[in-house]
Amino acid sequence: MEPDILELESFLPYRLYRLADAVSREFSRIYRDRHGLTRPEWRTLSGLGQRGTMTATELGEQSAMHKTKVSRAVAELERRRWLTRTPDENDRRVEHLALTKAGLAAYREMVPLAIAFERELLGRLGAEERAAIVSGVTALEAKLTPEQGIGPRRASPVDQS
Amino acid sequence: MEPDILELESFLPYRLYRLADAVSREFSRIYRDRHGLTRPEWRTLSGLGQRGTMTATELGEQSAMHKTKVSRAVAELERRRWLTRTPDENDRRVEHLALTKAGLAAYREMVPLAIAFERELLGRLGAEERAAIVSGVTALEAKLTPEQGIGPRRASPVDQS
DNA sequence: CCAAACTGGTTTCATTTGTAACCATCGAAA
DNA sequence: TTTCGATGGTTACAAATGAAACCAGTTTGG
Repeated sequence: MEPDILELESFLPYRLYRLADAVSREFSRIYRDRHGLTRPEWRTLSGLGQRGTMTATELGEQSAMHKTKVSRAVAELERRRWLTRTPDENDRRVEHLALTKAGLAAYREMVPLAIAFERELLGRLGAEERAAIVSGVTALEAKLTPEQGIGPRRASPVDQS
Repeated sequence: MEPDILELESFLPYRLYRLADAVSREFSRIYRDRHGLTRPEWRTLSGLGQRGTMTATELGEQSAMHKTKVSRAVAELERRRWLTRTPDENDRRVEHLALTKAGLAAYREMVPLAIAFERELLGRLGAEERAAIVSGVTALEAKLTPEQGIGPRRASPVDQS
């Protein structure tokens, strides 16, 4: 009953990874070609654009990045003068990050491109397929506990690419 | 109508990537803890175990790896004496790769673990959710052209089940 | 009040990765 | 044949990544 070979092409972890990698690679052109951003930098920009102000830790939680990635991405965006740090009043370890005008401009420029990308991607599918991928991903996300790398988490850092 | 912010948590490329990364990271424990394999090494082992004999190029196509990754993975597995290279009779650029007894043993040991992992993962879902993720992934795979990093270059559409 | 444990964030170092250049061989065309 | 462009595969080098050590500031328990 147990097969003694594994069909890689049908193996969900592999398929999922390959799919995500292909999609992400394709999408990355939008921020890489345009501004030479890395994925962590894009996520940082996107997170701050979305929420306005966040600390590095919050950024890491929201966008599933390891703190070192956040740190480096923030440093780079600061170097570009796309964001500024404001020390917290009460806790001097914490810095509140926010986009500058230039950062916000870049963000605003990219949002429609990102949305168009997603729309185009989903547009290749039929309505049922679209529903399937979305609900399937949602279901699986829900089953992955924080310890397994997804979902909000308080203690103990997660690592993601 | 066009929102001027992007909700990262709902953005499919991000969700897909995060999900795949979490799953893959979890799964990687199986081959990493057990034998200290990297992902490219695991894929190489898996590909050869599945098909018996392949060239480096074929390996790269089957398991969606860049040729440098294949090259390095093959070199490492050869160093472990888990695979051997046999020069092609007609084309001296080509080498046919195959697992040794030791390589095959490691492969055979890991296949049930991989299958159990997948089963457990899908087992967390209900039947409908399971169907949704599988058919959703299948649908999206089918829409990604080879140039975008997925899909058979020659024929034989991506597998289901 | 003070030491220990903890937390936000950065840095160091080794490993992994991607890009491009490279070597050898092959195949087609002149 | 000779030449030239493709192809299989490896290597060199730079950039990205992860783990762990680290620094500074904060909290907690005695």
